[in-house]
Amino acid sequence: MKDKKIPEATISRLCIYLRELSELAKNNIITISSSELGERININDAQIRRDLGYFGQFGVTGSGYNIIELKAALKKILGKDRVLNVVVVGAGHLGTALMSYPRFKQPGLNIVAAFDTSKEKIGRQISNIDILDIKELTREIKRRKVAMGIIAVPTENAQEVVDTIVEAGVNCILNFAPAALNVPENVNLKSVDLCQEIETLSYFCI
Amino acid sequence: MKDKKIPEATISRLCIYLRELSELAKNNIITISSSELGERININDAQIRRDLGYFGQFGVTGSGYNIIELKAALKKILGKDRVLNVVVVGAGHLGTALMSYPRFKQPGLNIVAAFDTSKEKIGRQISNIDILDIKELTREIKRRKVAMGIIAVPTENAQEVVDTIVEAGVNCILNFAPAALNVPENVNLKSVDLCQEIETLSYFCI
DNA sequence: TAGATTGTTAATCGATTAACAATC
DNA sequence: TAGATTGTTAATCGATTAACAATC
Repeated sequence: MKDKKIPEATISRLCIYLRELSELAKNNIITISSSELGERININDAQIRRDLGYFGQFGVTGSGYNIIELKAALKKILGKDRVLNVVVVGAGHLGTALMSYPRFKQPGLNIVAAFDTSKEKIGRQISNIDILDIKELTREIKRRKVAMGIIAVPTENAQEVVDTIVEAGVNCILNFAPAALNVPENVNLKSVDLCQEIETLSYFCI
Repeated sequence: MKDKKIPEATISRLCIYLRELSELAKNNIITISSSELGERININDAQIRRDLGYFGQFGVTGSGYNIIELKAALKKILGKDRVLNVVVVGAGHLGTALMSYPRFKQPGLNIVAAFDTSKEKIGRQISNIDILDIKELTREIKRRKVAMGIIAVPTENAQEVVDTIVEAGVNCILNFAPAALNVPENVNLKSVDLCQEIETLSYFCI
């Protein structure tokens, strides 16, 4: 983590602010106040000011934030001015779903390749992304200086894949396999378990 | 929400406790203490006792929890003794991925059907689940008394689908479309935005 | 100037964890 | 009985929100 003081929730909200500002920029509005912005996205205005406050001062007392400027500042903060090389491991349904989302293909995220074991898939493309043999994984990560790995393989193979990509130098992993994975201290692992989301929600159904 | 006092995080952890207890039940251990259980799943022992405390007293002072009994109690709490009828709307890659997870097909979740607009998909099955014409959605929800809807359609159709299933009587929705959806007060909507997870994580990559 | 809105401090809220009396 | 562990109260921590002086 870049800075222990900044909550992950703040970063997640910065993404939302940026998206809304991009919408606003399309119209001809110049400035927006934290309360107006907050109303649009259902977030408390003090929350917005506090989130921005972690990174500096971007507003003008009395008139609010310049939309273009704040948008640029947020892009910088979120690292969207740099390009991050990413691999997707597993070209099954979930991997394919991710690669097919238009928003997945944004400047800033460079999807180097997807990897799979299936002979039928290797050599093909999904949404213009090459599917390579998983045997090439380590080599490609090193060659392309990959910084993030997205794990979309079956549960039973997830730990093995994580070990491989960590060994190859990736220290940022988003895992969709419903497995508790072990990684070294310095590796930033986030797991999203879709089935668990369903189980949790089902409690709240009546 | 059943009870405003109980955090969603607690319910999510109860699922984890249940899964671990099921593992433990396979061996021949009779009881387990909150600290032993916590060590296995990396959760503070006081947290476990507090979470259980929301629902009653399940342990024996001095010796811990009876694994079989606690497992049964958690199943009851999480509603796994009842059957919840569920529809999956959208039989694209994400919908297919969900339906293909073995854990998705658990007793307690009855997947009534999947729905799609594509002529090629309608009439087929995915992982033994029938794909029906989305025109049948309202009728099937009413006929089968569906309690939960899982939205895995493209962003642009998500609001329309939500309106339809809410109108048909569903008040518990898990949405995977990256869209901010509007639902009535009484509807329990949880959105999971896979791309946003990636964006947020990418901040923490160096 | 008067009105509006920031940036930040203080207050609140909620969730996690420590501590411990009760007790098996 | 002595040791262990619960259930729960009190303490801590962190995040959200209110309030307001500073100031454009």
